[in-house]
Amino acid sequence: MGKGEATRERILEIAEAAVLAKGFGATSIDEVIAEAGLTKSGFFYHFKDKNALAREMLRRYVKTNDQLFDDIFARGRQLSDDPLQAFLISLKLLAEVMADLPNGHPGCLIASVCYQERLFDREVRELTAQSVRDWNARFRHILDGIAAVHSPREPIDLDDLADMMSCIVDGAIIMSKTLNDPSRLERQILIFRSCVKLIFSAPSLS
Amino acid sequence: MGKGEATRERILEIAEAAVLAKGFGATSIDEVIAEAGLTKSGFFYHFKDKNALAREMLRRYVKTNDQLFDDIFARGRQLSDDPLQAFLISLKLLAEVMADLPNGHPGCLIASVCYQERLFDREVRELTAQSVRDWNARFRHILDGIAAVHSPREPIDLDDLADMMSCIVDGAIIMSKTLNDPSRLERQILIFRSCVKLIFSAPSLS
DNA sequence: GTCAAAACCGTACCGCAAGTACAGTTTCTG
DNA sequence: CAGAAACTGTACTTGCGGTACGGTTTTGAC
Repeated sequence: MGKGEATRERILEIAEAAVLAKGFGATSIDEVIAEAGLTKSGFFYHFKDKNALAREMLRRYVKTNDQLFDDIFARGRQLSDDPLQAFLISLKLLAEVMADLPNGHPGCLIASVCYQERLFDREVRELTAQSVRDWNARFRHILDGIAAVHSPREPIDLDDLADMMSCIVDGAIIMSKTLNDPSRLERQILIFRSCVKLIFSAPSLS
Repeated sequence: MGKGEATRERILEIAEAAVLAKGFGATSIDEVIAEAGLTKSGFFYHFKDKNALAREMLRRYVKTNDQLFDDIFARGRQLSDDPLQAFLISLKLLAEVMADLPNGHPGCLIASVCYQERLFDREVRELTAQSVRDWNARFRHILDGIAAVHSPREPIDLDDLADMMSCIVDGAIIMSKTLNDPSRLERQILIFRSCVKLIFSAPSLS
């Protein structure tokens, strides 16, 4: 990693924390560069404007998250051959990871962008939309695998159930931040897990 | 309603739409007063600063929403004596109301504040937290009524299930805005409804 | 070691938005 | 008609995003 790349990473990390804490509009370039220890000229050498910063922040955020999900759902599949059990295990793991965050989840950048849309150009908004679609497709794929083995009670739309995952997480992050209670996120993931369990467990068993 | 009060209302309505569309920080007083047809002096006559505007916007928003929920859940109880059926009916009604919004849900002010917290003073943040607590208590109360008649399958924490309602709605609003697909909100409410139905319906029946 | 490119620094500047100050004017209401 | 409420107008301060541009240091390839 060259020196320039390292500086870019440092800027992105500082900016992400600031943006999640107080929003994109309220995050000044001045304070970011002060913390990063460089000048305004240095900043604009790396990012042509604030929108470029937002784009790179998003790319970084989505990539990190995708990796986390790859890991967690791969681990679930390792631990059980049954797709339902594997998913339930992964959700438990996810809940644990979220519970272990020292200061609670810092916030979802996609949600942050969502409530500041006019500040961003079309490319940034398309990036957020695509990442949400990717997430939904990921969960949908997992649910397909489950539904092939366990037929769901109640006629449930698997697309909607896949969407529900992201909705719960985003909503729970907001609640945990608003109430200053990090445990809400973990608990919401676990109750979603209970719902999945209920939906796909045969009524005759248990 | 005096003339001053009418002006305040007009400012609040314009500001709310702008804030939900592009965030609090990106909403300039200049554009609000331009749309409202008054001068800067006029604005500061009504609100001492932007924080005062935020406070009143929130109060207005929470009040409107509380009224909507009062109506919908009262209607549910009118239509069925069974608390579970009443709740399921109300959720259906809520989904319909959300589906009927012409341009989709404009956004949740509480979520908006959540992602811009440093911009607001403690009073504003406490207002959002209290309104979330009130909502959760409302749903918890409804669930208590249901659980008294129908014992839940699976050991489910009713506090968490009550929280889930707000989480789903907030999360679904974000998804519908990000994907520019208003129907997601309606569908998420309905799938939450299915989950509630599953949780409280006796395993022997159906 | 050389030399060019990469990675910055310094300074000066523009335009916009929040907010202050305060005097003056219109509009409503008793 | 008087006084309060609801504004208008002007001028100013501060902070931020962004531009322009010339100068300086650091780095890595040869």
